[in-house]
Amino acid sequence: MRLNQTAEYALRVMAYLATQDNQEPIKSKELAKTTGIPLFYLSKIMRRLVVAGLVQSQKGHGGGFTLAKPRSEIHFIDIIQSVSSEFSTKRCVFGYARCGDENPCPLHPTWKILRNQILSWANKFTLEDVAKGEPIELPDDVV
Amino acid sequence: MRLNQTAEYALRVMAYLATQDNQEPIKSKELAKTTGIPLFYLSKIMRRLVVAGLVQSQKGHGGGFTLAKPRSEIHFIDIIQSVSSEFSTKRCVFGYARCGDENPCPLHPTWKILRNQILSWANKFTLEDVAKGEPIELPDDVV
DNA sequence: AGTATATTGGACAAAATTGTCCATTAACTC
DNA sequence: GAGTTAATGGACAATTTTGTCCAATATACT
Repeated sequence: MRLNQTAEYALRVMAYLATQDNQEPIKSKELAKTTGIPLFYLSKIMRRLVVAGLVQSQKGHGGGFTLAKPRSEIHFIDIIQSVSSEFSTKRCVFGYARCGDENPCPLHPTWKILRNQILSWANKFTLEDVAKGEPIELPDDVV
Repeated sequence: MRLNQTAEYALRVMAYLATQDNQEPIKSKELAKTTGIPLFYLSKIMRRLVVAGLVQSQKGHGGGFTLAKPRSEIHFIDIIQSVSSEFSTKRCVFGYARCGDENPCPLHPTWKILRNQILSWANKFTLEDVAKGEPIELPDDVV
């Protein structure tokens, strides 16, 4: 169970895409500007999202990125997992090679609860659940 | 909301301490061996736990570490926060400078749910809740 | 006092994550 | 076809996290 900056970035940019309902693709430059994610780092993230099939990319003039599926079909878990393999890792927190209900480590019962909560959260919500409307306030770190 | 290796290590070693009910302090060497955490990295973590007042250390012959309080008074949140400041960071995932119920970012409602779930989990459980008994299986990465 | 033990602290090293730069490729416009 | 635009890919740099080494300090035992 790991949660890092990149996963948060991915959620952020996808949430932004979900709030834009124009049909034209959105350029990474605009994405970077409005989300505050470093441009070229964002590009890498976008690529991963494209490869994962969550986003479509279009090169050249008028190109950019669009969601590859309806919002309701893009779950948070898809987004996070496409950029962060360690997110839903099964490795036991305690270090057991085979930790499970039959062979529980001391942390198993409590950790399982956390894991389940996080995973079911990520499985439950989709881009449909992000609030619509224009951003009210710009990020701090955007100049 | 960040969850990293060090936080997991801290939980792991504290859980181990909680399962040992002898009165003698436990040496970091033993802790490292049984938890599979690299010895000197573990030392740093232990120091943080000592500074946070969760663990008592004893130098010299017969020294080692013991819990500084009853198990029931050591919450997971204390453990994690003493080694990982970013765990319960309030920074908005979306990047808003002031994100809140009145000025919500698109991710606010869903993210708030995750945050609350994780934090209430961490606030709820204590070392009392870790399973007692001897470890059944040694970690894989321990030689 | 002297010796062994174990934490502590500082410096350092390796690895992973995060961020940047630039050339290449693909697509569109005229 | 020439020029422009925007994603892609690769190399690289900075930063953070994770891991290691060793000397210093404190404690206990004889």
